[in-house]
Amino acid sequence: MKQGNTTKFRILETANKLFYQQGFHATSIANLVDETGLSKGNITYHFKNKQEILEGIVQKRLTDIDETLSQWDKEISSPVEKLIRFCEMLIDEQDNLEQYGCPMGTIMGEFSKNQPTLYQISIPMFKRFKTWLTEQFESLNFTPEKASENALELLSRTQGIAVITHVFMDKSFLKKEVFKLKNELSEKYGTFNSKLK
Amino acid sequence: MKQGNTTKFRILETANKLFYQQGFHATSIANLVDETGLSKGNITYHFKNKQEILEGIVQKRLTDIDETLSQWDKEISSPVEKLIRFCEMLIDEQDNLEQYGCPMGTIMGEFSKNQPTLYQISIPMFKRFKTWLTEQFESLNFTPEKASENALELLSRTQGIAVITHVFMDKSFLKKEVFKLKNELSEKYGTFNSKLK
DNA sequence: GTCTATACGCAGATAGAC
DNA sequence: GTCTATCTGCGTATAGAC
Repeated sequence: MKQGNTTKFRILETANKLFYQQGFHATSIANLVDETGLSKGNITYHFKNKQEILEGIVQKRLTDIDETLSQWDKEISSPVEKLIRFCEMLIDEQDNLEQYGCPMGTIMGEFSKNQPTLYQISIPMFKRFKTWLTEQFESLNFTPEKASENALELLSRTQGIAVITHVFMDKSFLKKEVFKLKNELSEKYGTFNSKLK
Repeated sequence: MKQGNTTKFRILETANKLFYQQGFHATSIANLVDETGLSKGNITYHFKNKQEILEGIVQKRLTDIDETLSQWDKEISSPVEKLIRFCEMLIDEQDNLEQYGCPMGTIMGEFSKNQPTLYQISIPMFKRFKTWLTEQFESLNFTPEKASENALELLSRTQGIAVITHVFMDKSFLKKEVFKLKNELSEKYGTFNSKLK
């Protein structure tokens, strides 16, 4: 499935980057032509329209997310530590978040209002995280309903941090908030090891 | 300054609504023509381009925000209660937030990436709230730095709630989170009256 | 598979009559 | 101030040659 160097894959990678950095609407096929060096015709040979490119990107992102999450599942046993690892993702991505916002949040914002189809395509990215976070809270003995609520709340917290960091272009805010959020998690749900980090 | 029924004002109101509900890029001049019943030429007579319309809208929103905030200043004396009133704005707007997201957050998301000029125009809306919230925390005897940090954190929380509510189209999440947020504020900073609400 | 060339529609902006 | 008509550029999508 992973065709590292095929033309199709190159287009997908480039589009993924540009859609994130410039937005979906603001990125034209011409931009993809410039960035890939391919011809316009070649691109439409591989994807019949822009929506198909987006679908390919979402597929790619979904497998990336799945890989990341199962990697964390492998490396980390404690649910609390997993939640904390999730928060640390913001730190890992702080430069991108500051400049371009959350890759999921910003693309959803573009589609949710006026592109129901594209919106539907993008929803699963959010759901992946929601589901995984819910699992962690269930491991902490919350009821399914409460676990799901906590998962959404944590997602909400990180989305808020991403928005403010991006709007005010202020990375230091992100660092402070993630630090506080991690402490809050470890205080609330145990594991004081991570409090000292 | 407030020309209630002039053509210019009508255009502004319509554009404000459509930009919010559909997004700036997705709204065409033709849409404004349909919605206002005016001619294309008439619209461009009052605003020479789309950007000018946006500038007008932001001005309108800024005065609206100012009015709301000074209204709250008049009605409410306790800083904590003011913070709580701010959170309750989410409840007041729950239907819109669910359907269209935060009016500031979503429009900023559209501009921050690829429209530096429009981004600059929109920033003051966020700043208004940040400044006002900071004032409240200063009244609670926080240092200016800490007050500003708390203000951003509260803004961040509400933005996160708005994003998740919109993405998952889930108003009940908003209600739960605002309830918790209000309690958190009153517990942290006093005023247990509001805890009972 | 990859390219060039072209068609088509739409949005934004302009000109000019009333 | 308001309208109709037109121009121009751009973005997507298509057709066809190599």
